[in-house]
Amino acid sequence: MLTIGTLSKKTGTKVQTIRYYEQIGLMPEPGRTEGGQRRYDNAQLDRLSFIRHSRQLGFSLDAIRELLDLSDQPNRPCEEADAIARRQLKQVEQRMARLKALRTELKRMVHECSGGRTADCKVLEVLRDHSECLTEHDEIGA
Amino acid sequence: MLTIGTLSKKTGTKVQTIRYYEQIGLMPEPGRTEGGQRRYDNAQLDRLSFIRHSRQLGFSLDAIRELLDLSDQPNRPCEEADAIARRQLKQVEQRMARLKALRTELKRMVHECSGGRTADCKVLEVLRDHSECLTEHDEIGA
DNA sequence: GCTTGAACCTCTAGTAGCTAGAGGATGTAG
DNA sequence: CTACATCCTCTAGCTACTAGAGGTTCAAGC
Repeated sequence: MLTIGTLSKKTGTKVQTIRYYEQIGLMPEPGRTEGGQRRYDNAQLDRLSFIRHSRQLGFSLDAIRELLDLSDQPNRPCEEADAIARRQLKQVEQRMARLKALRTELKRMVHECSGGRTADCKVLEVLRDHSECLTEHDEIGA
Repeated sequence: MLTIGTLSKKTGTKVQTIRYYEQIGLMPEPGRTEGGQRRYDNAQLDRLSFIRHSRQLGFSLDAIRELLDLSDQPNRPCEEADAIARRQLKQVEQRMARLKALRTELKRMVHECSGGRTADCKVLEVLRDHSECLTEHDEIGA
């Protein structure tokens, strides 16, 4: 029987976060002591590890919910899990492409700045005038 | 004199977002008609363009606030603006590095999945067992 | 058995950067 | 002068947590 603090240390998840996962139904309600404190077993430790690892790979909580559901049904075809992972891979690749464009633009800005007054600052100038951009970077967000 | 809708179209910013920027003090309070509707001038259009362009380059609203302040003081040395841009560049590079590691791991997962039952699914297996990972990917978040 | 203090509990509110909707007022074209 | 697109304010919601207040429980040491 593990306390929430032990689970926290073993998985590198903050205590509050574990309770949050329970609240949104990602973690099951654990048993309680007479005094009302949560006690976990190894199945729940595994589940939390799964969640954490998936988060580290960038999966959304919704995606993780799907993956956990699939994981609970061993006889279903694994295409769905595969599709979720592919979707995630695609997202990561899109984000990388966008960041690459941003990096190009930022590098250019920084390199052109010669360190005078803000009035002549290339950085600010580029930000003021989008038409100076060489790359497209239309989307906002990570 | 531009309505908020016109400003919205010209900058590709949602009307609600413009009002939000005003609320948090990033955009100045504009003039109003007798009936209370906002009316903007070209200086405000420029400011909003600056904000939007900076957002597209991934700057946080706080960073943009600093950049706008600097932009308003033409005689200060531009080192600060330069530093903000460099900081942003660094962040972008860090995020790229992390995404690269994620991509590697996701690719491996997806390629190893041979399409059987979920019980044998490589995707789920990898998620279950962190020790199978070849790459480090300790941080959560974009 | 009793005390102490770390760890637990619930609840609320805050973070970034918006976005959506309710319910009502205004402005302008025909 | 009417219709209706656009505007107004206000509140609440999104993701994925995180922090803190104020109070209770557990386990170890004496």
